[in-house]
Amino acid sequence: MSLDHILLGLLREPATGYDLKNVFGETVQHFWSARLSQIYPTLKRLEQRQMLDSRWEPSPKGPDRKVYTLTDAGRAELLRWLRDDPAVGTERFAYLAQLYFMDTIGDIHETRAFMAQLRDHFSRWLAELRAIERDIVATHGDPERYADAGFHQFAALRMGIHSIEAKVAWCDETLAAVDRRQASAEPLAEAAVGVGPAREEDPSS
Amino acid sequence: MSLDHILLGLLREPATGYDLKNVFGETVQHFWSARLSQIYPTLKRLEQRQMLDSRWEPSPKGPDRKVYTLTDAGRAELLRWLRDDPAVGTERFAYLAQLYFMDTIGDIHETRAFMAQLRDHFSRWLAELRAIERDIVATHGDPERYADAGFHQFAALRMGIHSIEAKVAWCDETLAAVDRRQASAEPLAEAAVGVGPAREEDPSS
DNA sequence: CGGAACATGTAAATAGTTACATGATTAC
DNA sequence: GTAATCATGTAACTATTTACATGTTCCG
Repeated sequence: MSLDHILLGLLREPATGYDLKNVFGETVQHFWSARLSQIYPTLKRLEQRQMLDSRWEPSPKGPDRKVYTLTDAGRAELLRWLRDDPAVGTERFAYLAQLYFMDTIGDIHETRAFMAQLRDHFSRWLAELRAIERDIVATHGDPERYADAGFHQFAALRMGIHSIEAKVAWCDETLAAVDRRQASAEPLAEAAVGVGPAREEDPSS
Repeated sequence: MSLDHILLGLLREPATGYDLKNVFGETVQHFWSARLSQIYPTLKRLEQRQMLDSRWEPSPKGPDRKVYTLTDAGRAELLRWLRDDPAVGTERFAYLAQLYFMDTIGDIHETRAFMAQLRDHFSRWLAELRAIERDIVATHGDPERYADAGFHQFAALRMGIHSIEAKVAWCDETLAAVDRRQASAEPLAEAAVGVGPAREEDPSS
């Protein structure tokens, strides 16, 4: 049911399905995602339930646009959802499940590569969020003085930054543990080759 | 598709649907959840696809148990999934969506209550994960020396701890910002009543 | 004999993804 | 003309939740 409420929230300003898709590609993307093929039927259903009204408008570029507007019933439903208890406990981390069972592969090098890929992903994501934060502060100044909407949106962004920083730190901790594990498991191999660098790590690349 | 793979991973040891449900109530619960009514049909489907075998066994207590075992095809599918790229980018935070739109309510006190409830939730959850960590270390000793399965499972647990610590810190940061916001918005009200405590906070309860 | 824990499931509704299908306008 | 962006949608499949439905064994 959550996409319903996110669309109601986004429709404080009238918009089309296509507009909303673009919002998902910007601000909202760090806590929710949705495809156009889910957005269109959801808007239609919300209109059938009288949460939304729609009208067709000519587009400055491209075909006609179907513009949706929040009704009083829609606004009431949005407020009801906002006053619900925080919707926690539904988080799912498929990559953690992969890591959890990864000993089945029986090769710690694959675990290392997996964690390095995860770290890379989180670290890019963190850079994106920090760039968004910088832009907001550069444009709107001290967050302490934002209007209500800005204050709440900034707080949501900060959660992303805190949370992903923690994940990068966790990747580093785990990579270090993997490396110590490899170091203590492979000294025989290295002793056998002599004083040269270990083959697996290829320090030149 | 992910519950399929999590069940395959869990079925390194033969088990029944009911057994697996109990595992979800323990170790796996901090990165995935599943109901019995989803587990039973999923096991049946995996058996139809020859990923699992099953046999009926008498139970020491209660009705007969349907025990599932991983087949070679199941093991192969598990390994294929484990070697996939990390499954990232599917995270969804419904409570962040609520916060993001919460200015619509137009009362910062409700935001404060919401954040306090979130903090309480995360802080309990963190205490649980830390208790699990303590138990593991008390029972099995230095994590650096765990066998492969223990090492991977411990790493997954550490991510939960890092991640929820960050969320508690974020709640505190946000609560502090809300309080500063209230303090600067309400000095008039307090001045008007005199030197008594503010009515909204009710310090006695 | 009643309730808790053990044990298995189905049905209906809701939610989400992937693939398919169409067409307009603009910039190159 | 052709590719990109704008714009709307459907169909089929996959995933998940909620509610329903049944029966056993043990403990007090």
